[in-house]
Amino acid sequence: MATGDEILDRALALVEAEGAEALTMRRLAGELGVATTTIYWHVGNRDDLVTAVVRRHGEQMARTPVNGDTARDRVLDVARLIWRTSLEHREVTRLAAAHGASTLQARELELAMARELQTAGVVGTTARDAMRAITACVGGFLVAALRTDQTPEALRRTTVLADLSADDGDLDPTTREALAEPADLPAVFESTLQAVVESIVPADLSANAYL
Amino acid sequence: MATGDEILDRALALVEAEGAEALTMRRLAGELGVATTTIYWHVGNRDDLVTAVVRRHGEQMARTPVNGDTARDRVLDVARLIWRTSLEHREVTRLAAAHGASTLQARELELAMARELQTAGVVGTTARDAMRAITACVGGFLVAALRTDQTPEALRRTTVLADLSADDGDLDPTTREALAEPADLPAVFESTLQAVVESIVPADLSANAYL
DNA sequence: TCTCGTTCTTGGACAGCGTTACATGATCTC
DNA sequence: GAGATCATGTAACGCTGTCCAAGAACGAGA
Repeated sequence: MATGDEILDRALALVEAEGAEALTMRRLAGELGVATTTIYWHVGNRDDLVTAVVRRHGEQMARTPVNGDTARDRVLDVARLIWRTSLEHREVTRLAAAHGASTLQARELELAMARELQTAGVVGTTARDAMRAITACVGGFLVAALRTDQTPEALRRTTVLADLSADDGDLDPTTREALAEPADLPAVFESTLQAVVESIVPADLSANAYL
Repeated sequence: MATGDEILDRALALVEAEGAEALTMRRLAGELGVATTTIYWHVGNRDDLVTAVVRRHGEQMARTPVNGDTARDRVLDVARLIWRTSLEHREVTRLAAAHGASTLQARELELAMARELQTAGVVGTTARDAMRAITACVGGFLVAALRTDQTPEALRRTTVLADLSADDGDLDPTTREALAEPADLPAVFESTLQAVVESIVPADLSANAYL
């Protein structure tokens, strides 16, 4: 009756619809009209369940084609793809993050990045380190972005820093004011990403005035 | 008998000694030789408890002085400080991350960064965006670093990617091999951080050959 | 057709979690 | 000494993941 695939599909739908916290064994079982133990039989542990859900989602995520003319642009595009799709499916992303399985979510996409790095001439341990750097940054910005929409007002970065900087006479008033307002995170992400990728895959030097 | 401060101290010690998961209301109460409700009376919610613990730890964290000759070096040093102390107290960091309170943990240090950025001539919204960029990167690398030492073997990035890339004929064999081995994360962090800070606070141009 | 063995499902329990209503004791103030 | 405030304890509620033992479905062999 309830195959493993059906369970995973339902679990994924549940997470997307009602958030990562809604994925409990009992809730999912109720959704399927089945006893909780059935899930254990088909999928296993809750850890196993989450892992499988994230992996399945990751496979679906990697369907989008990569754009860009130069290899460098294509590396950038893969990073943007991870960023964008992770935000579009933020509940799954949150689930993966809480489970320490973000790598699994972006599995195929990270591999796509390795391929693009290769055509850009970056291979071996350099490619691995480049991938780590880029994905770490993307992950960091994702954490920041996802944190914002569920942190209570009092713990927000803006209020936390506003409170603190108010007492600080050394700080420029315009800076103090700016710290109390949220940043345009996508824009900051874009420029930071550019800087990081630039340091790994320099832009075509022929377009550069120095030479 | 049990003041709020004592409770927080004990909670912090518990987290550092036995991990973020050990911080349960009952466990902490037992540690203090007191009923769980006492904690509620003094500190409040579990959310309140965690928040207070992280904040307290953040204050202790900010005691370290900042080094560096140029303003740019000092910005770099604050970032390294966040990185290093967060890793030294990784259980608290993990607790803060799970609670979405990482900002709170690095509260004072982020403010220190804002001051250093100011002496480097970066103020206002530019300073805010710079801070966001740097802290997002530091946070991303921290997540990556902390993930490694508690993710089960099967979910590690190395194995996950090794499995996947094995089937990929397009990929250079040296790259495939490199992906199966862990990166030197501190080194990758350092070079990425340099690139990000460089894009915000350029190195002193007088030391540059172009001019 | 009856039966055996495997596959699948179930109900009910256990221990742990955060949280709360309520009762009790201690301490201080008038 | 009476009353109010502070501090702590008892016992429960509802939720979580997990597991055990028992039963139901089903396919194949006698």
